[in-house]
Amino acid sequence: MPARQLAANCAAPGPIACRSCDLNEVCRLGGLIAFENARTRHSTGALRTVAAGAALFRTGAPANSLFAIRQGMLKSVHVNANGDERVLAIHIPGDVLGQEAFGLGTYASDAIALQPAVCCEVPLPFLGHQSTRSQELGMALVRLLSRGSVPQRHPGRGSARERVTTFLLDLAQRLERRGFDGRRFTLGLSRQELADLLDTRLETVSRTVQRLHRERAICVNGASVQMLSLASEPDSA
Amino acid sequence: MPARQLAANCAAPGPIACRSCDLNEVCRLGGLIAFENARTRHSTGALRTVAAGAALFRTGAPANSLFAIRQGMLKSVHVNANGDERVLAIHIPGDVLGQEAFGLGTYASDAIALQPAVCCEVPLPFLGHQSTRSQELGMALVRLLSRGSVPQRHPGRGSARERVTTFLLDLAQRLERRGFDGRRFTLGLSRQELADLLDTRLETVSRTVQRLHRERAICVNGASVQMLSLASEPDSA
DNA sequence: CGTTAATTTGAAAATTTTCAACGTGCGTGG
DNA sequence: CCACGCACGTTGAAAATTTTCAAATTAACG
Repeated sequence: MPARQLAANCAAPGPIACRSCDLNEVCRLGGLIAFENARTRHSTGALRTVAAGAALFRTGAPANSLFAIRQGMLKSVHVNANGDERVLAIHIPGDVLGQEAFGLGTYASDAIALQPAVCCEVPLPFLGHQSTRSQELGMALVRLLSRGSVPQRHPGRGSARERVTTFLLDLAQRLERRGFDGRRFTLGLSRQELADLLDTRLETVSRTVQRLHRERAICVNGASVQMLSLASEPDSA
Repeated sequence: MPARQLAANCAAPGPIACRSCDLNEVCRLGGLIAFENARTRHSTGALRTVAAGAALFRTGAPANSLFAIRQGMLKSVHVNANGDERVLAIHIPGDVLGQEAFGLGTYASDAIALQPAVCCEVPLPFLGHQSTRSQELGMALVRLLSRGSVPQRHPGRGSARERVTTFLLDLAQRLERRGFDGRRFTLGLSRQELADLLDTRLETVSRTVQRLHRERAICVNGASVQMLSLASEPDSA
């Protein structure tokens, strides 16, 4: 088995625990999680498997479902008329995708699996129907969507070095919050995709990553990353 | 009267029509708009006046209300520990602010008026109460928040020139959608703020803007901008 | 193993940043 | 009323960073 695939499991060693998922509350109030324990992680919702490189959904497609990532990582991308893609964000287990569905009726970006991924699919009609019954579900939905509209700073800010460190620190932090190891993980992204996300060139990303490696701030081996002494640097350096 | 203030009126010549506001549906279903016509634009909701440079709300403050901009422009900013600010976005009449309120309970950024502004304030408890009565209001709220969670590309992408043109074209388009003149408007932002938003330096912004002026793509006079032949340039140039 | 894709590295070109100076408009106070 | 200071914008030139183009190296996969 190739080293990269193996390492990929560091980021998603198994299905995320439902309790760490952003959709948890909505699922529960909607009556979707019948049972889950440490031994048997079942979901009563529909599961959808996505092969690496395949799309969970595409821009403009009728949006009928909300998704939560159960396993694997996905990227949100815009593909412009010329065919080149712009990575908007990457998503880890526990993240919710397709939140724009309610307002737009169609998805607003492509969601592409970076590794073999498994997503929980919650049909919108189901949510609509359930929320007529449960006042609480409606409010949970509002809270979920509200959290999604927090004005964010884009990772593509500052010097190339700042962009890379900010990205890595952010990813590490997010993984930790989901119960994964934030100090040792695998980048599901190629240098090109990373460059795209950070709004720079793949050569620049490569150089910057290598430099951080030389400085022993991180330990990189292809896609696998180990955080050693990486600290955010707001202005200095 | 200084020229800049005068020109500022181009962007917000008067209160926006409620029908062009993102909050319109929610207001209506909540029973807030008793009457509005071309002659008398009244709102039954509470109005809040914000002086230029003053804050509508601050990061971390308890979030009790949702706001819609009625007149004037505001910026969302993050202020870091060092005290320097990062402009996240600018908002024009009809935009809704404070959507993160439901999920977080506190505001996630500072909202600062760029000009004297008037905002409609809708208390969250009111919305909560009303939505227990109206199924429709709850759904409208979900749709509003859903539209706010569309994955966006940041304006600070590509070359300095692309950033400036993208920003101007986007702003023009948004103004048009709200019923204002997108071909002639006033930048509520200083060069510094613009540089901050576009993730570059004020000198670079100044040079780029002047260059577009020389090329007759736009006609700039301080803060007032007239779009002449500005077109988006995805890759070339 | 050999072939192909991905990554790393080098060096010149281009862009952006930095540092500094200059100009303008506006309010203040002589 | 006018000089002055101040904030803001513009402009210039050197320094720094990033991009580009090219080649070399490494990893992936049949």
